[in-house]
Amino acid sequence: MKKVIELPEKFNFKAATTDHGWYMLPPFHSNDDMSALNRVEKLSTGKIVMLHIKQDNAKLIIEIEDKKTLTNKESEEIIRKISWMYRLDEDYSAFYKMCADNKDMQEIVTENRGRLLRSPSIFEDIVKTILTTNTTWSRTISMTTNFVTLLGERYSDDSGLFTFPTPEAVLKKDRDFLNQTVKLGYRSDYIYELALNIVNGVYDLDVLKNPEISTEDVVLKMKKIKGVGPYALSNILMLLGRYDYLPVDSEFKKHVKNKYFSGELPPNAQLHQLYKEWGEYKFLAYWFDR
DNA sequence: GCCCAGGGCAGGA
DNA sequence: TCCTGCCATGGG
Repeated sequence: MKKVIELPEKFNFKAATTDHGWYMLPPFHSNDDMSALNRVEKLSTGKIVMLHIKQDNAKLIIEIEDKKTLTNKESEEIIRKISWMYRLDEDYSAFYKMCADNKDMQEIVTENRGRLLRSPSIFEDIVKTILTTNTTWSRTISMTTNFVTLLGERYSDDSGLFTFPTPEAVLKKDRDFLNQTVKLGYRSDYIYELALNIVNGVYDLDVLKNPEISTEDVVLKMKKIKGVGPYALSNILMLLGRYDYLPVDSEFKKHVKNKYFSGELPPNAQLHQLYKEWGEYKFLAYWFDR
């Protein structure tokens, strides 16, 4: 089955897919030439589908592998999720205007960059963000792969591909399993508690997709999640389309130390003042400055 | 064995 | 608000 989504005027599939590292984390997977992004996805009806996403001029083409036909509701859910993943509703014109005035940011405008791939659900994006903290990227990949393989649902009997686990699936195992078998280390408690609070209705995360909610409200909610500190907060806000907080982590410090401070790192307060001329777009300014 | 990795938490000034 | 010790895993 095939579905088509009309794209905004400015859209660069390869950049939108690969400008952020999420495409390397399962259940995302891709061909070597990056012509398509693939993903196993569980729909709210319980049906599990394989999605192949690619661009054809002004359209996004979705090939859906499925044993049975999809209902209209299921098709709509797929379109809604993919539109969210590629931020098709986001307006980059103000950011592009600022880039046009900056000689180092010209190619952001000419190449239609700025979109950073995100997951269909906030739960998945928060889990993945927590799995990037205090570790290396290669460990993030292996922790995510373990998490998806050991707790997700298999696409088909002969497939090595899985869905991203639901919070309910996390709660079916204990913290020891997350710690020692999935090898999440001390992050296992954070992720278990996150899943628990979602299932118990303490956190209702997907309402935060609503751009009408103020960033301050989102910040207050995110700070309540154990395992989410300043760096993770900034990354989650970015994933929600809010770019005013900088991700001040070791990588950020390494970058600005070399580029702006000739090897001598200033105090923390000063680091948070960087890129402030970019206003609501500080995160993107830093991201594409690297 | 030791050190560190795209941090965060609790405790204490 | 800022600083310190500690957290648990695997790779160099």
